[in-house]
Amino acid sequence: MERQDSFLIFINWQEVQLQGNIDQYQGYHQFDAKIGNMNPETIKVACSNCNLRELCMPMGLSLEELDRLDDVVAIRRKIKRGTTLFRNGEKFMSLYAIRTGFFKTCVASEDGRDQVTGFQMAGEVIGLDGIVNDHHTCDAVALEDAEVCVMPFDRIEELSREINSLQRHVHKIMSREIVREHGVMLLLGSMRAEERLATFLLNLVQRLHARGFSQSELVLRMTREEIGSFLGLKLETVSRTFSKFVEENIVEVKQRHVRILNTELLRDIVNSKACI
Amino acid sequence: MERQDSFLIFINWQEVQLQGNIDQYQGYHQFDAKIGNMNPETIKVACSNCNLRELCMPMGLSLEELDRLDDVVAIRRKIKRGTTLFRNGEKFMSLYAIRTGFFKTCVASEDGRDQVTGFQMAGEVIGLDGIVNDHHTCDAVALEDAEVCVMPFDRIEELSREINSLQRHVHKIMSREIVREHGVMLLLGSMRAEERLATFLLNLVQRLHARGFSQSELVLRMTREEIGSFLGLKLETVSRTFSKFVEENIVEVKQRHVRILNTELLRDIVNSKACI
DNA sequence: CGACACCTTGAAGAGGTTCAAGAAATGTGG
DNA sequence: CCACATTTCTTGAACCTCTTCAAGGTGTCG
Repeated sequence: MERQDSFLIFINWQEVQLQGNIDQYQGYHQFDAKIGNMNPETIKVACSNCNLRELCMPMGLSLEELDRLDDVVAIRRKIKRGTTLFRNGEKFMSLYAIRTGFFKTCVASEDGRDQVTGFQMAGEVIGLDGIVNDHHTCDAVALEDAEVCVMPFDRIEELSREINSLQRHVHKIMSREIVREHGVMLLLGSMRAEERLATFLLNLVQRLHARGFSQSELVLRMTREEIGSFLGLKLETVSRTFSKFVEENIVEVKQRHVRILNTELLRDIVNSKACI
Repeated sequence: MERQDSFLIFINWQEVQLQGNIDQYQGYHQFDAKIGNMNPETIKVACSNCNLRELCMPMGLSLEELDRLDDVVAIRRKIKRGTTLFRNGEKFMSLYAIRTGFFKTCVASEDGRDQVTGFQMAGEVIGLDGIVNDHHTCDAVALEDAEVCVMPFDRIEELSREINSLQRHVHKIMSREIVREHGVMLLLGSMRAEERLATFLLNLVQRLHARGFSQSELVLRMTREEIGSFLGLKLETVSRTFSKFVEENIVEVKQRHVRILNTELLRDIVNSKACI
């Protein structure tokens, strides 16, 4: 399998542009084999020839700038399924660009309440919560074996002082997260169970599609309980709502395998308030 | 009334430090008179002698850096109650530091659903949502006559390339907003009505206290409906929950005037899950 | 193959919403 | 400055959605 630098992906909450051939990016783990294993835990790598570069790094860099970017991503780190990349309270040092795998982030209140604040996949950046107080305020848990690029934040700041497009990019990543969370607040604050689950499925499949996966099929990496936590519902309600969608021939569900049979109907459910 | 630069306020979601005397900052509008009115709409000003500087700008700047900072805040702008500072879809140009007044920000979905995403007061910065797509994705509405410092974002980026502490500050402001929204997601996703309202009141009064207002008394600048939208409740539920708090002698409520009689009980309500 | 985690489904119950009516405050114009 | 219109707030009663509790089923992994 060859790496092709011809594919460019711009990820947007609302809008997805696909250019070039990304068919070869179809599995989460296939890159790992190519890296070799000088060190089982951490591997020195370069952004400049990474297929995901266009997802997590700014475009239009000069060769010289790209070269300097390679210094930012000092190392990679592998995270086994079920373990944490970082944890609430830990010192903040780096942002992490997900290379492979799937994460959830969750916050907890003092009294043990738990809230999944998001699910993150390849090309997305996590750790932004740690900047403000120099320690992380949420947990990042790998929902499958994963690999991340470790980007020490002081290096990012240093370099983004010199490379304007990197600076702008960092700002955009943070702003995008703010806007994403606005969307979640809208969901949690005003939607009913079916609308929440429909929104969730459409969002997941859209992001997966932007990464070369199917528009209609997906494998959930999280449990019903984790979905429920994210959507502000109990796991039973999530399960029941899935069943209802199945009955209405909107989706097929076999455990964590979901096939969307009717995207339009899902969209209608999300926008149901408009009909009233 | 003299301006005193001796008061320093660090605002934190969890933690508030107060240093020095801030008693003189007791009214929203009192500064206006001093500015004069060369122009009713926009007034040229300087950060370097602004009382709110420590709230919205980084600390420990040299005199020369402070001087350059004055160039960032090109102008001020007054916003009449009920009008918008910016609106969903408008081109993003600037961040705004609130000088006086009180705002709400809200997002709307295509189908006309509405969600208040936050309430902002003096010293807080709004507009961060606009960075990612170069246009705003929410409305900012003044809930009382307000004045903001307009900070053109390209100027901020330019200057934060040269002043490290400003760069760090901008990052912190964005990260703080992300963490704040995590808290709101926790609230919306896992709390019951009483817990939500209690959390809301404690948060408001804490922020007001950090600005020199009472620890126990506050005037709500928003309607029950706006509170409800923010908390994911209907206005009737907000009203009923207020009434319940009154019955239990936790607060006194006269329309928008609220006096907290028992902060501990409010805290207990928030942490009620711990008792189970 | 058995233990464990995860998922589904049912029935009862609680919390919040909806609809409705009236009261209180606020703003407006004469 | 008062009267009227409008907005905002409160409260009640019926209803509905989601939760809770419970039991059984399915899948997975050592």
